[in-house]
Amino acid sequence: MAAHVDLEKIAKMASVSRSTVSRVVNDQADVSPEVRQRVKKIIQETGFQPNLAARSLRNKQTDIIGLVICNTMVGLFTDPYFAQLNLSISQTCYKYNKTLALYLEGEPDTIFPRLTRRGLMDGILLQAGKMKDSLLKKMLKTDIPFVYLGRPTESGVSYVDIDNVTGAHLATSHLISMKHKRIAAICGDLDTTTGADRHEGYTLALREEGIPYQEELVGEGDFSEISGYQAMLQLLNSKPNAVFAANDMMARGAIRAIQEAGLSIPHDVAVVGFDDLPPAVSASPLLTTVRQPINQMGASAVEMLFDVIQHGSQPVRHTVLDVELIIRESSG
Amino acid sequence: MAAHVDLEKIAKMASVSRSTVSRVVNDQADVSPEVRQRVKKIIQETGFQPNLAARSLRNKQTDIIGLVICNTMVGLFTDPYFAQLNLSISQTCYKYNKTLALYLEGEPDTIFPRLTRRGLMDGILLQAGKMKDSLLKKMLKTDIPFVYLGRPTESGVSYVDIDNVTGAHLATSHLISMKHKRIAAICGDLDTTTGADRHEGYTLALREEGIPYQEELVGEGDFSEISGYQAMLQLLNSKPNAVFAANDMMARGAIRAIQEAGLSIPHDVAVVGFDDLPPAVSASPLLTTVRQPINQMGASAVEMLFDVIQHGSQPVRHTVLDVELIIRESSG
DNA sequence: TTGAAAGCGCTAACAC
DNA sequence: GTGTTAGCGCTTTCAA
Repeated sequence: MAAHVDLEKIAKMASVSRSTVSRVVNDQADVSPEVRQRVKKIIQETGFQPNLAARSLRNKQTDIIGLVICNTMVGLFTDPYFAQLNLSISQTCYKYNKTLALYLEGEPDTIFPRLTRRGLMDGILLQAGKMKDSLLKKMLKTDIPFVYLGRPTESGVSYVDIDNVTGAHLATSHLISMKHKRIAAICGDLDTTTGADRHEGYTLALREEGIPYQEELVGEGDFSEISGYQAMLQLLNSKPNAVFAANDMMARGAIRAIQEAGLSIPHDVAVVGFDDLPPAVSASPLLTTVRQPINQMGASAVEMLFDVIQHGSQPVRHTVLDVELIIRESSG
Repeated sequence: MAAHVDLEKIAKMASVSRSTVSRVVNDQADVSPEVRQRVKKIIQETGFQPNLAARSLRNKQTDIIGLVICNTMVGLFTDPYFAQLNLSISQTCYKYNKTLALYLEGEPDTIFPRLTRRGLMDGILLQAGKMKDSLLKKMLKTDIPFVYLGRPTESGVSYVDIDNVTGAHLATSHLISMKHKRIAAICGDLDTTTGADRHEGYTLALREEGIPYQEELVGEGDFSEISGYQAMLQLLNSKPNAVFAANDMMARGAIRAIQEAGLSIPHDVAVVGFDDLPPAVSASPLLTTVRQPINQMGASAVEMLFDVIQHGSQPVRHTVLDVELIIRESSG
C-alpha cells in the first residue's frame, strides 16, 4: 500500500475537483462529455484505482464476503465436494466483482469474534457443520448478514440446500426397483443435517415398499473414502446385495471393499453414491449416483447473500435445489 | 456494517478521550493502570472492536493477504494437494490473525488489476501455473509484496518450493534399485515447473545408471487421475515393469489401468507416486510415494510473505523444502 | 499520563 | 455541470 496517486492528484492533473473525478470513476451522470473524456484519459494513463480502504470507510461497505467452514468440517475440506463448492463461490464473487475471504480454521467459539468485526466483511456464507455447533445460534443474534449452506437447525435462517431426502430416496428406490432384497446403507456423519437427511431418504424409501429397516444393514461413516471402506467391510458380514452410500467418496471406498472381497459389481452387490463428482465417478465401474448441482448451490448462496446484504435479512429466504439420479454401471 | 459503538462512544462512557481508548485497544504504554482497567471493562461490556476499514485507511495496512490460483490451474483445484495447501495457508493466516482472500478465477490478464488495488491486500501468494503465464512478470513490475508458490521462471522472485528434482530422482532410483529394467514415467504437465522438474529428476536418475531414455516409456498427463489412467493404458503397450507417476492422483489412475489389464502390482508393474496425500495413498495397494511437506510449504510461504511485507522485497528469499521417499506396497 | 486536532482517501450533500 | 466541504472511525503527533 505504497504512496500512490489519489483522487486529488488526478483532479489537479485534469484541472477539476476531486468530486468530478469521483463522479467519473463511479460512472455517475452530471459530468460534461469533454471533462469526462479528459479525466478518463488521465485515469487510464496513470492507472489510478481508488483506494478501497478509504472507499469502504466512507461507504460502510467493503465488497468482501466471507466463507466460513469451521473446524468440525475442516477434516473433510479435502473432499472434492468442497473444492468444487469453493470454486463456484469464488467464481460468482469474481463475476460480481467482490472479494472472497476464506475462514477454514478455528473452533466456532474462537472464530466468532473474527467474523463480527466491523469494516471487514459485508456478509458471510456459513457452511453447515455438526448440528450442535453453536456458531449458527451466535450469528443469529448479530445483525450481520449471512446465508447458511445446508439445512439449518434453527429457524429464521436464510439458507441454500439441496434436496437430500429426495436424493437418497431416489437412490434407494432405484435399488429396490432393481429387485434387490437386502439393501444396505452407508450413512454419512449422522450429526450433520446432510447425513441425517440422506439417512431419512433411505428409511423413507424402504418404508414405502414395506421393506423392514435392519440395523445390521446400516453402517455409519464420516463421508471419507476410508470410512466407506471400513463400513462396507463390516456390512459384508450381513450379505447385502445392494448398498447406498451417502456420498461418492464412501461409495468408492465401499467398491474397493467389495472388490477385495472377490465380489463383482453390480452382479453381487450393486452400489449407488451421492454427489456425482467427476473424480469419484469416473473410476471403474462407473458410479451410479445422485447428482447435486454444486455450482448452482454456490452461485445461489452468493446471490442470496448479496440480496440479504442489500435488503435485510427479512423475509427469510430458502432455496432447496433439485437432485437427479444418474444411472451408470455400478447399479446394474 | 451497521451503526455501532466506536472509539468516541467508549471514550464518553469511560470519561476519557478517544486517544486513550485507542491506546488501550492497542495495548500501548503510557496509560495509567486505573484508566486502562476502566476502559477495558467498558470495551468488554460493549464488545467493542475497532472498525477495520478505518484502521486500514489510517495504518495503510489491511492485514489481508491474497492467495491467487489463476485459471490455468483452476481445473486442478479439486486435486487434494490444493485443498491441503489451502488449508495450511488458511491456518497460518489464522494463527497470525490475518485474513485470507482467495482468488481462484480469472485469466492472468483480467485478474491483474484486481490484485493491484490499493487498500485491499498487503501482499499476495501466487500459485505457480503454466510457465508462460504473464502474471508473474506483471507482478514483478509492481511494488506489491508477493511470494511465489513453486519455482519461478523469472529471477528476482521470492519463492517457496519443494525439491521436485530430488524427489523424482529418489523415486526413480528406488525403482532402479529394485532391479526393474523398463522404467516408465507418467509426467505431469510439462509446461509447469513442477512437471518439468519431476521429469528432470527421472531423466537424471536414468542417466546416472546408464539407462537409456526411451520415448515410448514416457507419457504425459495433467496431474489428474483420469490422465494417469489414460497415459498408463498407452504405456502398457511398451511393457514397462515399473512406472513413476509425477503425482499420486496419476499413480492412482495408473494402478487402475494396470489392474484392469489383469496385471498385479508390484509383481508385474511397480508403481511410485509423488505427494503422499492420504486419500490417494490409503487405497490398496498402499502407494509408495515421495512425501512433500505441504503444510510446511503453506506456512513458510505465508511467513515469508509477512517478512517481505515488513522488510521489503530485497533481498530475494528462497526456500526449497526437502522431500522424502515413503516405501509402501506398490513398489514391491 | 492524557487530550486536542490533524488527516488517511474517499463520497455525497449542498451550494453555486 | 462543477466545486466546496464535511465527515466515515481510526491512530498519532504534539501540546499540556
